[in-house]
Amino acid sequence: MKCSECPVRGYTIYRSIDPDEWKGLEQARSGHLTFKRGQVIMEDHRRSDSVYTLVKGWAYYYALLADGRRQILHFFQPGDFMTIPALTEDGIRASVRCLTDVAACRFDKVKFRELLRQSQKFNDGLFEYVSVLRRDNESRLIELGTLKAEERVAALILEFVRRARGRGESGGEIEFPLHLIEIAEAVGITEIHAGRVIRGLERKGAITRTNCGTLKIDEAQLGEIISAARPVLFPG
Amino acid sequence: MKCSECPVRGYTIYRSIDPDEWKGLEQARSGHLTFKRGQVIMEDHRRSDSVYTLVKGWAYYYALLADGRRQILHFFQPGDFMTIPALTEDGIRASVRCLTDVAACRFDKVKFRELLRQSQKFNDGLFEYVSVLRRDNESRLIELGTLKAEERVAALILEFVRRARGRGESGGEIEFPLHLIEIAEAVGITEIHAGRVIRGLERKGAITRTNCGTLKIDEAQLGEIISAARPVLFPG
DNA sequence: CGGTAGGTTGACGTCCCTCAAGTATTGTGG
DNA sequence: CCACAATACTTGAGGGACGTCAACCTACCG
Repeated sequence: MKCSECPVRGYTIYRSIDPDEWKGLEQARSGHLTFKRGQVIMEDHRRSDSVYTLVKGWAYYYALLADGRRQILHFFQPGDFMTIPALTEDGIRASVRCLTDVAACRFDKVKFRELLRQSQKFNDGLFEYVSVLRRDNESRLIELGTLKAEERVAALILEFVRRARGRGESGGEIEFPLHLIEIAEAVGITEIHAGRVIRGLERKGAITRTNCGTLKIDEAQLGEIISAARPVLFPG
Repeated sequence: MKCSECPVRGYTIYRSIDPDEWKGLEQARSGHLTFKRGQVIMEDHRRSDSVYTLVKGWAYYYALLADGRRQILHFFQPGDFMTIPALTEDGIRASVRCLTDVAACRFDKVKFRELLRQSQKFNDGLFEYVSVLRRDNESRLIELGTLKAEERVAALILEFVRRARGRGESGGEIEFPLHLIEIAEAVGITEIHAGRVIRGLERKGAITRTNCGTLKIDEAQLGEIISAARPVLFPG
């Protein structure tokens, strides 16, 4: 398939490149791959020879500690660029793993960088994406530093609502393929406590789980829960 | 004073610009200011018309919550660029405050951006600095998500040791102007608990406080404390 | 039908917070 | 130089949030 006809091209970091630049992108492309849920796409994103765009499904970016615990740093959704230090090589050792079955586009890292260097619009797209990640990181840092478990989980869910809205979806009912363990590893609690928190939110009526990975959201109630952090996390 | 003769020029994001570009930088400069300890340099870095380089002293970048609590996101040291979203305008509402008496260089944001757009090396310097901040953010996210209070404090101190080494200092004894409240707000605990943790480290002999804002470090012992997180936070 | 992965619940322990009272240490005006 | 206040730090007691361990339940898949 042509990159210029890709269903997620409008959400990628290369969405606004010039029409004649699509060809170079297709030449840098080294495969259209699928992965199963739970599969690891990259073991150490700094050492990968490839860079990836997520086409379908969800994935997450996480760090592994010596004692086996993990910290999830970011969730990827279709259109997201999954190889963050594609330019700089620096950063921590972190891996990318599939939350659902995934389709992804793989590019050669060297050729991809070459394109970046040649295209101003491409470069701007990457810079904007890195800025979004930085903003997201800072918000998560504030959440982990100041909020309690229930508030952090509420903030995590509301972040997904925001992103669903950004893709033109409703927000009242969102796709939510996370299991308890991924919620736990994202907000820094144990799986069991994550279960208690989710169940607590459910009993309050703030969320409703359906059996197929979707979540009905009472946005007002979730907003109430994180009201202490609201002015900073969702600036006007 | 000329920017090209500034004592901290070697640590700034514009350290590798071409000799003829220093003049433009000086034209963008709108003042060499001093601030007292505790003073706020910027209330909302997104809305500031100026950008700042820290010349002398320490400062920190923090977010304020609705209930009055604060989360410190980053500590600035001489040479650091203190206005992170100088290009993008996005991000959360965060402020910059002086940890010690401070000397800083102020530039006009619009002119500064103009320089950025014109100079490839300047742009590279900013990109590298943003990457370092992203890396730092990710490390802190992992720390807050997975480590206990004592481990987080140890990691914070070791980060300062690392940065002191980067500036060519010894590392065995570092400048450390943080009070308990800033330690607390950086690692997400209360001031009182921060006091207990620091005192605990002192009793173990891992650190020794002197009365004038310096700290003697037993690096091996601090390293032992955060050994669970070592492989990921300090990649080989 | 049994196996496995994911989720739920309870009891109990640890880590950290809260409140309150106290002790240095620093700063300030006389 | 001292008196006094303000700031920073210390310590203890009690409670709440979250972790740990173990048992159990449920849904799914071969």
